[in-house]
Parts: sequence; structure tokens; C-alpha cells
Amino acid sequence: MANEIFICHNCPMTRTMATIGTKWKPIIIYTLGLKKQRFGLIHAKMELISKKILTEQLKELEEDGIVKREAFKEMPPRVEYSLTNKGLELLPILNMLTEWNAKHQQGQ
Amino acid sequence: MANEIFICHNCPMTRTMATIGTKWKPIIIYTLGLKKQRFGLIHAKMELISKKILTEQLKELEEDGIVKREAFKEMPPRVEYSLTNKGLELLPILNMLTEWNAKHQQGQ
DNA sequence: AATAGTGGATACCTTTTTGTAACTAATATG
DNA sequence: CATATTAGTTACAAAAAGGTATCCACTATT
Repeated sequence: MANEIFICHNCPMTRTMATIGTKWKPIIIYTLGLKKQRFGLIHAKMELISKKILTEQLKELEEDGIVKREAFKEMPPRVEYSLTNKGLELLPILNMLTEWNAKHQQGQ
Repeated sequence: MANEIFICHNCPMTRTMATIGTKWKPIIIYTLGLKKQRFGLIHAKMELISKKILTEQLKELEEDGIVKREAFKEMPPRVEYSLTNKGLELLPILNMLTEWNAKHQQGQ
């Protein structure tokens, strides 16, 4: 029975959660969708997130190669975000999650 | 452009996150998998989670109809957890997430 | 009689996450 | 000259999440 136990760090789900397992990241990715969007618009769409958190989460997503950031040397600043291929591949999976959720929500 | 903005509470992804968007829930569901398992085994498999949190997350998953709990009137107690149909439907989607993650992890 | 075994509950404390408000840079407009 | 504009940053405060240790119930074993 000992070998039924695996170490979490080797658990694929745990590793996946380490990348996208936060409250906001899946929502940011879903909000970005197929479009290239400015920081301000993303922030407006997501309403409840603070600028600080959005900035920070976008930065992590960029570091993980999920989001692409393009800053234009203008004033006032303009920064556009979009999903990389890696991020785009996540989109259909996230859509399946929302469909799963919608399907099971009649009870409410 | 105003109608490009949607309210987060009506955002399908936000609603989905409200159900399974925590650090531990996807891992618990993934760990349960197709098997019916006792509390102690789940806890051992997940190593880094405390009993308190595991209990609490399992209770929420049960309330959301994702996990089924069977308690046997024995001493010492025996409690078996398994996924409901709703939970089972999540499994292939979570697997796609781990595959996505594995695919993109060469860079590390 | 003492101890092990299991799935919790509880009180308490620490860490992590999130939010708020004010401030900045460089240009354009009134 | 004052003000608006945008994408942050920073210091500070609050809230949420998570962890630790201890205790319990009841039976079986030593």
C-alpha cells in the first residue's frame, strides 16, 4: 500500500496548480481570450480585481510564458496584453470548465 | 466599447472559480480519481495538506455535490470519499490541464 | 490500566493574499 | 499653468487561508 502514496511535488495536478492555481489567473486568461487588450480594459472588464493584483498576476503569467506583454514608449503609457500559444491552448480547457459548471448549476 | 465590459459575477469563469478555484480542490478531486478512498489515505497521499484543511475542503466539495461522503458507524471511525457524477465529469478536464502543463514544462 | 487507531473539532497563531490610497512620468489640451 | 491620461509602484491595512497542537469518541490489544 505504500506505493499507493505519491509525493505531491510529483503530482501532476499539484504542479499544474503551481502555475495557474490562483483565484485570478484563470479568469485573466479567460478575459484575455483571443484578443490583444490594454491593461485598462482588462482591469475594467474584471471589475473586482485591484490594479496592484492585476499587474502582479499579469507579470507572473508573462514569466510563465502564458501572456505576452507589449509596452509602447508613449505618454500616457500604453501596454497591450495577449495570450501566447501556450496560453491559447489553455482556452478551450477553461471553456470546458465553465461548461461543466453551467451544466450543473440548475440546482441553484 | 461599453458593452465590451461585462460584470464579473456574470462571467462564467468567475462563477466556476467560485466552486473549484482554490489551491486544494482540484488536487483533491484529482487524487480521489475513480477510487473510493478513506480519509486517512487521501491525507497521506496529499502529504502537505493539514487534516483541518482537508476536512474543510472535502466538506465544501460535498456541499457542492462533487464529492460523496460515506461514514461507517465503527470505532475507530471509517469514512470513505468518492467523486459523484458531477465530480467524475471534472476528471478528464483536470487531466487535460495536467497534460497542458506537462507539455510546456520542457523549458525547466 | 495503558495505548493505538481514525476522523474529526477546536483554539490559537502564522503566512499569504488581497485591497486601498496616494504618487509618478511625459505629453496634450484647455 | 493646471489638469487629464495610463500603467504602474509603494507603503500600509485588512482579510483570507493555512498550519499546529491538543482533545475526543469507542473499541481492541498488550
